[in-house]
Parts: sequence; C-alpha cells; structure tokens
Amino acid sequence: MQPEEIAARLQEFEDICRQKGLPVTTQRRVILEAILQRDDHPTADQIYEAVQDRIPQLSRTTVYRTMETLLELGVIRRVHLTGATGRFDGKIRRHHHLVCMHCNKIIDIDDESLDQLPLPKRKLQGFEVDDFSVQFAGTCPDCQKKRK
Amino acid sequence: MQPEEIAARLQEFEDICRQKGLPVTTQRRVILEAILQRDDHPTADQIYEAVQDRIPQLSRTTVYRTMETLLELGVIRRVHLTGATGRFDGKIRRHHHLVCMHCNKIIDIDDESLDQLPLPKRKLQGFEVDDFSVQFAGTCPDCQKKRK
DNA sequence: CTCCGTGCAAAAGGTTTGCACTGGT
DNA sequence: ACCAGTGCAAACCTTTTGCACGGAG
Repeated sequence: MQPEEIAARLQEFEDICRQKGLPVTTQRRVILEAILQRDDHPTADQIYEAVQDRIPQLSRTTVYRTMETLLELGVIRRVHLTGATGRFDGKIRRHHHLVCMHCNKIIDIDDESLDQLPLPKRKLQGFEVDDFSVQFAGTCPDCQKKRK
Repeated sequence: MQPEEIAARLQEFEDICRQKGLPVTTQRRVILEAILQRDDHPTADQIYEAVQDRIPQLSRTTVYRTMETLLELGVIRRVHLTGATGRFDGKIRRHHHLVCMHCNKIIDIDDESLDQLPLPKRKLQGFEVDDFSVQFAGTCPDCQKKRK
C-alpha cells in the first residue's frame, strides 16, 4: 500500500475513534500501521513480531485485543471469515459459501450461474489454478434478529 | 446429502484406499461417514463428538490424522483453505484471493472484471449480503517446483 | 507376518481471561 | 480524575508428537 494511502487510513482510523469516543493509543496506531504496511495477510502473531522493534514491551494480548477492535471499527477485515479453527467439507464439487460475519455460520450455495465464471487464465501470477469458489459475506437471519 | 450419495462416496473412498494400498479401517469409514452426513462444515472437534456414540474409544488424535488423510485423498476439502490461525487484511475494498493448497500462501488479486459479478439477489437464503470475494485454489510457483 | 493406523499421554501452539496499573480524554 | 486500554501471568482450547499396541493387508 502507498505511504499516502496508509497515512489516509490512519487518519480515518483516528477520526472514527474520536467520533466513537475510543482512545487513540500509540499501540493501536502502531498495530494498524503494521497491518497496512503488509499485504501478506498476517496472523495476530506475525503482527506481534513485526511490532516488536517499534514497541518491544507491547504484549501479544494487546495485539489480539486490538485486532478485534479494528475489526469492529471496520478498519481491517478477517481474510477467511471463519473463526480460528479449521473446518471441513464433504462436498467436493464446486460450490459457494454464504458466511455470516457475526456468528461465522457457513451455508452452502449451489448456483450454476456462479459455477460458470470462467477461470480467468490457466496461470494467474504463476499459480496453477484448479478451482475457485465465491464467498458472500453478510448477516444471517438469526443475527439480523439479534441486532434489533 | 442423500443416503445413496453417501454410500457411493464411501464406496469410492474404499476403492481409492485399495488402489493406493491404504488400509480401510473402521475409524476412517465412520469418520468419513460422519462428515458426509452433515452439511455444516464441522471442525475436527465436532466430528470427534459426532462419532463418540458410534465408537466411544475413538481418540481425537485419530480424527485429526484421518482428516489429513482424507484431504490428501481428495475425498473431503478444507473449507477455507488456510491453516488453523486467523488472518487479517488491511485492504477493505473488494478484492480476491489466490490460495496455494499446499503451503496456504495467500495472494491478492485485483481484477475489475471479477468485481463486476453481480450480487445475485439482495437476499440469499435470508442472508443480507454485503459483499463477496472470489477465491482461487491452486498451486503456487514455489510448490510447483518442489513437486518435481 | 509385517507395517501402518490407533490410542494414550504429554507437549506445543495459539488465544482468552483476571487483575492491577498506566495513559488518553 | 476517570475509565478504557494495557501488560503480565495463568488458564484454556486446539492441534501435534512419541511411543507401544493392535488390526488390516
């Protein structure tokens, strides 16, 4: 990400915090900056390490907690919208998923028109692509009710 | 999944095992059957629990190991092709991912034509859909080399 | 009969929680 | 000054590993 874009995103973050009355702490700013500076989808632990040279006494706990905060603010995203644990699927033919961003429920979608999406190129950035799947992010009926 | 389809899949599994010289054990069959019977993308632990009433002495260890075996055989899939830990992303605008099935590396794809895919309906199975992302599964350049 | 798969127990990670203290508002 | 945020340590949960035994080929 470009330096200007990072600066803009940090600014946006501070604005949101002020607006919501959340303290803008050094830790939060440094952690967010560390995420914005990389594009390799780091884990909380990788962020912790990346931040060590700037604030050596910053704790893992804070990284984990800050991640949650940043997610709630919508400033970052979880890449794979599941919780922490690995999930398996007995369906091996192409299909797609509807994921609830609030409770992480996953529902299958079978939709032929989605399946037709052409594999763009045989090779994409050097990858050999075998298959694809579309993930829709949203709010499930149960969580819609709870929100009210 | 329909009972006939489950039976067919179990049969297919046994064929693959025989072909590869892998023992067809009761545990493997029961675990696979448990996965096929549900469509809620269970974790290894949920499978462990589901299987308790059929083989109470079956251990968690076996479930974890069997999952890996079934994945290698291509009989089941990992839903979100990452490893176990949660990953984060500083990019919040729509973009897509290329995931290596072997090392779980994740690379971003920015492709406007993919972004244009229309959100099928405002509501999909009662979900309020906010966004989507396409995941391509394949083999990254590094892992292609290693294979040879 | 041989070897791989399994079970148990223990280790290794990764993530969360409780409590006292610090720092932003 | 007040209260949310932080750090530390310990708890917790999930996953992996080492070793001896048992069952499938």
